[in-house]
Amino acid sequence: MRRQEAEALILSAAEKVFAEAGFGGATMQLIADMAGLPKANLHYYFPTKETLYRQVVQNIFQIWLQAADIFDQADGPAEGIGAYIDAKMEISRRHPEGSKVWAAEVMHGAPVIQDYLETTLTEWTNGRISVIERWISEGRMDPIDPRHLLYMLWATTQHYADFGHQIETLNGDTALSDAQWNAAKSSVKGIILKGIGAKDHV
Amino acid sequence: MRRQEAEALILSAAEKVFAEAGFGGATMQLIADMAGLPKANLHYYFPTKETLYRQVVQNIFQIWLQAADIFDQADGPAEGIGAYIDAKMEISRRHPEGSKVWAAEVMHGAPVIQDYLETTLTEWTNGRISVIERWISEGRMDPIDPRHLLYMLWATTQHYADFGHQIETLNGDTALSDAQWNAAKSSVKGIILKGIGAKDHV
DNA sequence: TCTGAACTTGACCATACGGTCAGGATGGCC
DNA sequence: GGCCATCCTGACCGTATGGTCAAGTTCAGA
Repeated sequence: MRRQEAEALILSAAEKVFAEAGFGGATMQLIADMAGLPKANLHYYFPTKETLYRQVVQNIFQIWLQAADIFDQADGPAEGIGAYIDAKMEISRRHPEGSKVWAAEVMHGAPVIQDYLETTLTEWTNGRISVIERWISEGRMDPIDPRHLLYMLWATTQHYADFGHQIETLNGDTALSDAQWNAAKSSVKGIILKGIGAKDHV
Repeated sequence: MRRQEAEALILSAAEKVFAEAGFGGATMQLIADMAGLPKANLHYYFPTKETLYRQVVQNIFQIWLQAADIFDQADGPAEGIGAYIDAKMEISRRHPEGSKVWAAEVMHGAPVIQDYLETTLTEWTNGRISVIERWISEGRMDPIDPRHLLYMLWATTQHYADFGHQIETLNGDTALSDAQWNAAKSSVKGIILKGIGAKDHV
């Protein structure tokens, strides 16, 4: 097996196990079993449990950042924020494990990715705040505090991944259907875009 | 020390440690140190780690349910949902540890409190859905899918506890001030209440 | 075919953890 | 004071875990 394949296999297994059990609850043996490899092999590619975990979290952060580019390419708040919500909802649907690992990491005080929060995330956030402030000054949306708007976007979209189990339970122990995911998306978009008074066509 | 005092002391310490380290990462020794008691004493009051954890989660759920009563006592959506947001934001501020433990528990598939999700939470949710549907039929708010509105309320308010560390980092490594908490509350309330077209005075 | 670097793995080790227990302290009550 | 139930705790134990290692296996390239 090539190095790349092996690492991808292990990372995928690790993401699942870390998401389900947390860093402390996850064991290298569990990850090894899920990847179908002997435990010692994991340590060949990733020297320590923490190395492996760090890599998992970094991968998630990358996906997360990519989706965020949509924000800038947009012409106005309805389009930009709408597309951003769609993108983040799609990530919540396709990569719920990653979202959970990220959430757990932050909840525990970000011991591993604190530097990312202080550099990349801070810069990205400030950039987006500028965009929102411009939209506001152009009268294309209400004068909302951009920070709290961003928090709301993160919270609502990631909730569908992080609290997916609760949502499924309340949905009669059934995963959301395509139609229900669409309903979720349009509910979130509808409420937020109306709530901030987004006007793309002034 | 009375039984009640000792248990309260241990539960408080346990809540903190479970929130910071997760169930798997928490150790009885850590909890004991934080409570200022020898480890063996913890096992006198709580036979196993899981017993202790279960008790912590149940306590959180109780607080959570109490705050939810506000919903019904209200006259209309703006008042009811507004008060509910205030109450949940206040819990996020005062009991961030509890919120984190709850979030982690749900993220890991609710191994300990699944029965609560299926009984109490389901009933509470259905009750609130009825209230919201009544408000809609009375024309006091837009025809929103009540479920997704509830998810949005939970997500946005709990985000300030669960992702408090991230928010503090983006706030220049400073805890939110009173003014900032008020800004957060009114931002959330403003966007959501406008977003659902809440009209208490038709 | 030979060589060596990359890869694989069963067996092993030190440690840390949840949990036990026996013996002792405490304090209310007669 | 004497008795008893409750409470407290240092020392201990079995186990599971992260990590190591030495002995292989594989395979590309000379």
